[in-house]
Amino acid sequence: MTLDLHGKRTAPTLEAVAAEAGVSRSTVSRVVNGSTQVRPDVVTAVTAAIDRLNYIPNRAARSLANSQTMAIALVVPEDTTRFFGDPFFAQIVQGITQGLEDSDYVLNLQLASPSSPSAKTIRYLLGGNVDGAIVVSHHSGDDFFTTLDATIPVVFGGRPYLPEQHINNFVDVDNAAGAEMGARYLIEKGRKRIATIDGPANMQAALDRSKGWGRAVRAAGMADDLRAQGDFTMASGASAMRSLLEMAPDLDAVFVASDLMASGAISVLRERGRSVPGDVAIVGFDDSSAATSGEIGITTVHQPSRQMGVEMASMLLALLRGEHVERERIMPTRMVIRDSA
Amino acid sequence: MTLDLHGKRTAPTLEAVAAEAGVSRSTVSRVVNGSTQVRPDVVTAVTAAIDRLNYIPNRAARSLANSQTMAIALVVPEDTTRFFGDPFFAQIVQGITQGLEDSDYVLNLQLASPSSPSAKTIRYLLGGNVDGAIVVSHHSGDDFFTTLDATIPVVFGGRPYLPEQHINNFVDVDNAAGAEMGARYLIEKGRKRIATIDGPANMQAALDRSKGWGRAVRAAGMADDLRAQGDFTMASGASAMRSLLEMAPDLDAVFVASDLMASGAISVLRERGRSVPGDVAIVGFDDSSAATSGEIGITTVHQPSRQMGVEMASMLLALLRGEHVERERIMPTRMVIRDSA
DNA sequence: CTGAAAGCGCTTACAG
DNA sequence: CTGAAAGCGCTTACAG
Repeated sequence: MTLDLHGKRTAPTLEAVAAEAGVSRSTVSRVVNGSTQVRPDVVTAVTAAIDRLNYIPNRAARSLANSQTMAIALVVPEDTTRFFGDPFFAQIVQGITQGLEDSDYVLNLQLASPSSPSAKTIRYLLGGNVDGAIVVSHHSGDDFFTTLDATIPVVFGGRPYLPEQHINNFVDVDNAAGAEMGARYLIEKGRKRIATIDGPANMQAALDRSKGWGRAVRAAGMADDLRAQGDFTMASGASAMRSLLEMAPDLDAVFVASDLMASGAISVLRERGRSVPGDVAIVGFDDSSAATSGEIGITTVHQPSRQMGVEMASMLLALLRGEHVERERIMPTRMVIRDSA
Repeated sequence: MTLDLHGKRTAPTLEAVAAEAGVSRSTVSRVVNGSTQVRPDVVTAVTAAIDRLNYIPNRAARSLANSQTMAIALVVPEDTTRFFGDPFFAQIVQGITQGLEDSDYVLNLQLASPSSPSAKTIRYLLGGNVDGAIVVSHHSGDDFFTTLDATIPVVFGGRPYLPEQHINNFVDVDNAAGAEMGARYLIEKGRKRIATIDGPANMQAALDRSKGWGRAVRAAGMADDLRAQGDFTMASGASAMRSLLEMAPDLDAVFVASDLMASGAISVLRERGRSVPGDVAIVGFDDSSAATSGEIGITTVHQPSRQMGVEMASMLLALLRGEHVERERIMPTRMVIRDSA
């Protein structure tokens, strides 16, 4: 850290390194960028100068010169409470971080409001601050992401709820098939009156899971009218369970579209003196830590959340390299049997 | 979005807006930056041109010209699991976000490893990508933050564990006093054998809370040797409780340095058939959602986490404005009585 | 109130 | 393998 005439901190520039090493700026730039076209002893000399001066390239200058920021935005259109409240996100973030680890990109998290991003966030994403974006938890009614997608490469975590005609990249599981498997598991266990707790209707994954449940119960000749609406929070799972109990006191099973909602549902059931799985069997979705942190382990449809994060990162990295990638990457689900069903 | 000769996307520049509006780049720059020195009708014309072209200033160019990035880093030296696992962080982030809302700054979250940030993170923070930083959950043995502090304004969430001589800004509560209050509450309830579960020894807050507990029990003429080490995770709270039970089967109260650890401790107690608070009373710290999400509400020492986030943001903003700010801002704690003690 | 011009710190053809 | 020079898209004294 050197001081300028006015005593303010001044970071060393390429120029300074060049002077220190006795070469041109071009040469310093080449060694900084790992060019192989530089004489080994010059590389050594420049590297030494860089170390001596503690030089770190100015990223703004670099970005301006080659229009690359080496930053990726993770956009999550959810408020802080839900983002932190659902362990599902933790796993996704962990995966993305891991997938970016060996790259030169840094991850910038942008929490946006669920309805649509703030003007600030929009300017940030469109103003050349990031080279690409990963959007997790997309809700319908937000066409900003269509614009974003037209501006920089973006990959979605979960099939986005967007007009059909628009093409975008995403990583997902087959939510309908997964849900169908979950519901069928309940059927095979001999349950006769199977309800479901849906996720928010403006999310594709929620819709698909609901559809899968419906398919399974209808195939078994049961009614598909026992549904209550949640929003993927624990509290919503609890209140959905309450209305379900009111609608159909005789229900003996519920397929719940997320583990977090399932844990809310279970606590209501116990409050009401219904045993789980004795009186009511519960199957969740996600296999997040919410499935194992309660009193009773939740039987659930596992999706490989961490791995999905890794895939999102690798897909975006490929896009950024200009490679051709498959538009969608669908990961497998499987049943994880615990105590609730 | 316009296309250049090669069909690549090309964002409109200041230059283009100037041409469209029939003025100079200087003038466009002035209206973009809200200068009052521009004739009203010119402002109107330029604004119209901006809208027509959908112009968004290139941030790299802007940063390079005035060496301001309008970005702030939130550095959390914790792995993803702990960051997402402890609701305390959610509140802090919420507060910081709120505190930054009306500013022009965006928040970039950087998860760093607890030991010391990766080379990538370091380059990011030092490479002129952010104007300032907020560091939450600082551990000792990491002198990088001293360097960082010398480079850009930083405020710490919680008094950092750094060499005395180094001056830094932070927002905190009086952890020792808070813990003392918590332990004293137990004493006043008539408890005779009071243990504690500490946080990690490389964090200042953990040390201070431990100290506060010690002060209270010694003042009551009790031994201050009943302590077990945790690391602020739920699992560590559980295992600390197990060793405590082994050390002193006759203990009748525990002051736990965080609610999350307290919930781990409580589950062990119940497993072992000890009633809470009947057999063993528990007082936690934080008053995070971990205190209310379990079977039994945790009596705890409340710290205003969200508000602390707000204060961190406002302190940093003041620093960024070049204003003089008090070095430390200490927030109040208070007892919140629930069921566990 | 407005414009011409220099400069921010890099990268990258182009020559040699 | 290396350097001189132009250019990336802004801001900001300086003149007028």
